[in-house]
Amino acid sequence: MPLPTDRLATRGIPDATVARLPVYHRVLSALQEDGVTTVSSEELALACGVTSAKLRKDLSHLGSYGTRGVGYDVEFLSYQIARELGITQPWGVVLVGVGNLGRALVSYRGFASRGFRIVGLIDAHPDVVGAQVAIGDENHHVRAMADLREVVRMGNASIAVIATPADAAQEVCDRLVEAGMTSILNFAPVVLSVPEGVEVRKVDLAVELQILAFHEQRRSETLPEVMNA
Amino acid sequence: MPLPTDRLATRGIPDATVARLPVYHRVLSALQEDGVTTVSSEELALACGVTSAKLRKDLSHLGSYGTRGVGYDVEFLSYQIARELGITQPWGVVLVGVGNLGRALVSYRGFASRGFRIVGLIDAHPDVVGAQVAIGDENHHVRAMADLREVVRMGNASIAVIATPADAAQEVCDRLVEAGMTSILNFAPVVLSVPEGVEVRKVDLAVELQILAFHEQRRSETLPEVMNA
DNA sequence: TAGATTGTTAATCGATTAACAATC
DNA sequence: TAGATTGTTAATCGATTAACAATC
Repeated sequence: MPLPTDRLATRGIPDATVARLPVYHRVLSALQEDGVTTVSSEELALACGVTSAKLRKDLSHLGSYGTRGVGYDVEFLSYQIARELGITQPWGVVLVGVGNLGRALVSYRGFASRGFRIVGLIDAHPDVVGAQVAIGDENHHVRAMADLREVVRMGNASIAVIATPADAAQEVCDRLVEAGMTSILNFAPVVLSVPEGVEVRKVDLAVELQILAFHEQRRSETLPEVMNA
Repeated sequence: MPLPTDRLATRGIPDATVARLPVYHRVLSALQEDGVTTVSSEELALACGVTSAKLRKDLSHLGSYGTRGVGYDVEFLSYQIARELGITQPWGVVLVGVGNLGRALVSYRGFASRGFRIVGLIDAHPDVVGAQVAIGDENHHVRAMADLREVVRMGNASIAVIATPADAAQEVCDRLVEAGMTSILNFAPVVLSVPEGVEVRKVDLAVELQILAFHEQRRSETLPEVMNA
């Protein structure tokens, strides 16, 4: 039997494409707010910082949502991407670690506007447990690790964010997995080990700076050489 | 003339490798603190969350720093990676936008330990300008946008971090470029446009959550189907 | 010498790109 | 119909992987 080439097999959207869909979605939302109704791949690509060929290729994995000779309907395409990403319904998020970073994340308005709702705050430190924290216009109070299961259940959370110090992260991660979490975003600078079926994504603030520093170093090494030549 | 295959041409390290070097470096630092002196590619790869083949391939771009039959000297390899990344000397960083996220970044200890020193804080808001903020054991005060050039010069900064709201980011970015910055880390959810020769990297907290949500959606769609079959 | 582990090779895989036929 | 722009094709490029000869 040859490889399946039917439409359903196409559901496997390349990782590189998935990583760009949120960017397209945000730019489309912004265009929609500005009252723009139609956009060409050329215009949209420019605003998203990609080439139009890449954009069209990416969108082709979702379906044929454009009109030749015209472009894309902003509202329609925005909805189709949101549907593909699964953010037409808000996702409940539990945040573990209510320190500086945790509080910054709580007050970050970009979450709510992109389909996420923080439904619980957890911290291991007795001084922090019980503290009132404003999430949007609601007041939440910080719960203890022991309350994790209940917080997850009550808030119907399916995504967790770890914003603890590095040395606590693996322990917290284990508890989250026990409590049934299968999607974890990790801000602690450690590689977490999780069982099959659980996905961890890592955001490392220092790594990004290090990559910048590397390229900066290369620029300052090679540019003067060119000038000497 | 054929393509150059000498050692100097090898200086072009693949982007994918560069992005992993900081991870290797951090894990090596941790091993060093634990008193581990030698490590095999198999062990190191496990701790870094990659395969040993990928690790060895990555390291091969830097040079031959291992010993066949033995492994890698932790301290030596750590130093070689640090040198390659350009973090044997600390880099001066200017932070623009001292709101919730900005303050969280200031108090993030991972920067100092990975070769970065915040040498200046800038904010556009008059209420914030002049405020005292502790960076490590020094007290800095927040300066106005107008002082940018001076802050950059005094601190010898070559990397800037934008932690402002989205609508201010492009304006701030333009000012940074004017002031001579060529490396910018952007936390604002907008695509910044910069002239040739300036590099912007973007960290988007919501994008990572959206990718998690997408995969989570796929898991909850496909797993039940398997169970029904 | 025998066992272990690197550094490199070559095959495979996935992502990007440019060009253009299809079609509004 | 003529002009514009999509969706797709095929070529190219870069990254990953597995296997193993080199060598400690």
